[in-house]
Amino acid sequence: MSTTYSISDLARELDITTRAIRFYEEQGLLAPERRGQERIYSARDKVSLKLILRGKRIGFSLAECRELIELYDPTGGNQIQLNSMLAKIAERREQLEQQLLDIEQMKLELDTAEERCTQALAQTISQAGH
Amino acid sequence: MSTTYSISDLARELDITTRAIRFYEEQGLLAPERRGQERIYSARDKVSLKLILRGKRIGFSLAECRELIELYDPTGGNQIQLNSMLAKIAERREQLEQQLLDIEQMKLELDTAEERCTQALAQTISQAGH
DNA sequence: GCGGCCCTTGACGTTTACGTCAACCTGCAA
DNA sequence: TTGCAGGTTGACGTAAACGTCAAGGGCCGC
Repeated sequence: MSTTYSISDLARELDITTRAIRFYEEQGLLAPERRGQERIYSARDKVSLKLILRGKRIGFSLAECRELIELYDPTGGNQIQLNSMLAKIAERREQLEQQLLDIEQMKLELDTAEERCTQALAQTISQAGH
Repeated sequence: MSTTYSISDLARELDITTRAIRFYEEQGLLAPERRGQERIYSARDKVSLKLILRGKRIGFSLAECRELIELYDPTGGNQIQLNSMLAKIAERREQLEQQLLDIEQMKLELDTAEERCTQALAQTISQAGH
């Protein structure tokens, strides 16, 4: 037997609402087991959820996150599907590279912004001294 | 005299719609000059627009982008405001660091996904060979 | 002076990603 | 047995970020 989770277990642990979790399932990002009506989440579901949250942090849409999750198991893939999966992977990689560039640029701008702020602050303080 | 742009100039060059540009202004991210009714964009406006697009690529909201743009000139800042600006800068920096971690993790997952795909593909092809 | 092109301001529609009830079942402790 | 904590579906509301008309003004070449 393996570890399972209730929906509120995951909600607490990952700091999201149960509504969000159900919504992700509605959108096809999750497919937990059921015990009667009740949802039973596996460790793999939890991994998927973490992937979703990670994706969201870097601006991925839920549709993109779903693709990523689907890439997670290439079972039942015919040749065409597998090739399209590889293409999607390459696409995502390019996107990530672009994001790295964007983040580096943002950091530089934060540097100059900080510099100006500290200078303006020094000015303010020296004037207050007079 | 300096270089200026019409709204459609910028729309073409940055590959966005004029509607989007007007919306950003409506949200306080831009404040172009006017010649009568007509909007006249400066080089600085263009920089702001690029910053917006960069921000969006890494998942920033327009509100966050606006903050970044506001950080761009600390003029008219009293001491309290300047300190709050420095705090915001630090906050954004943390966010960027987290995103870097997330991107690295994503890359790793793409690696394993690709590996599985190519293996599944090899399987498919070898079976087709028989 | 008229059609075409670019600009403007509304105003309403749409998609995404949930929030927020309502109404109901269900096991279990008091 | 009752009442509560935690689960369910369903329906409607909402914020963000624009898209999509509609209606009109300004200039320009023919």
